[in-house]
Amino acid sequence: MGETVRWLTPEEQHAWRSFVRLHEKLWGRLSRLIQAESKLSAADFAVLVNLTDVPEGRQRYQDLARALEWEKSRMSHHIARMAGRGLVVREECPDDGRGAFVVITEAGRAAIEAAAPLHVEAVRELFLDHVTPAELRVLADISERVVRKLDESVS
Amino acid sequence: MGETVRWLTPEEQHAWRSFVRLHEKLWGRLSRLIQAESKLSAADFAVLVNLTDVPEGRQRYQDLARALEWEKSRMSHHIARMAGRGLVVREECPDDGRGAFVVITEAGRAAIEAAAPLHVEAVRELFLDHVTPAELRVLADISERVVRKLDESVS
DNA sequence: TAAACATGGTTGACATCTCATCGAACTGCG
DNA sequence: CGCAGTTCGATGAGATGTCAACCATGTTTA
Repeated sequence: MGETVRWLTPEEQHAWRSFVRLHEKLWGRLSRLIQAESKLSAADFAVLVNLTDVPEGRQRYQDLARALEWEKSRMSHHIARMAGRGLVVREECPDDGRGAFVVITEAGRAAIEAAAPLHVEAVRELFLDHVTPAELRVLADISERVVRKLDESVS
Repeated sequence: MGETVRWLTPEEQHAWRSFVRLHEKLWGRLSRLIQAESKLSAADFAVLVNLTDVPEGRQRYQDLARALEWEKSRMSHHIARMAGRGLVVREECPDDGRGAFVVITEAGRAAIEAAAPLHVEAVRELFLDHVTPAELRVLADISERVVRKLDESVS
């Protein structure tokens, strides 16, 4: 109690508000587009993208959860559903009896490859087309730095 | 069919990926923090912020939905729940027999005022502290421009 | 080695969101 | 007026996400 709050300056206030609105609108629009035009939800898409980035398309639940900033239970439920649709399989981990891998299947790769062009087009139309290369560099810098900080303070 | 896709350049690819990861991590973290420390979910918070921005804390469902990029049914469900907790009330619209207003209550204002310092502190620690004023200006510019474009293309 | 603790993932109950559909009220046009 | 089309919000069913246990395995410590 009695803590003094470091309130936001008008500039900070303004920037943060704008950024939040960008977030709300851009992600709302984008995930509805993806969902409507492919048979993947935004969540499916995020999982599959992560798996294609990783050797053999195989990753531990834990690591995937950390990368996406998901609860482990959400991961568990979601992977079970995706496995049911044949997009991924669950695989036991020989080194650690508790652990398990998520592995992307051929169908999973096919699904994301089918969705990709659409997704790219949407990203362009909704976002990239309205941003200059210089701005994009600034944005990338900010993003990397903040993500690094967030990862450090795993708390 | 046969459409050629404008794929992303490596720079675009990189920037977009970083931005997406920022989104995933920052919002994941932030909404868990808000939820944990106040009795408001991120969704509640967004609604209340919008209502405090608007004259008399009163806004049409439709307008609120548009501002947050929510489905109208989500709005309906969510407002019903918030009304149940006394944060807002539903009010008939005299001009349009179908329509209705959402109005923030005293309890709603109290709730968001209680949550605000905490939220501000989190926003600082997780984001603002790692971004320079110049970068912040660029970010605000980008955000405003893209939001404007998104609003124009209501499709 | 055995007891305590930590970790990785699962489960079930419940909250929340989406989708399709509805009914009531407005709008436009013959 | 009278009908067709549209808009606003509500509703219910099913998909998805969260929270709080839980179990099985690993790890530490005495």
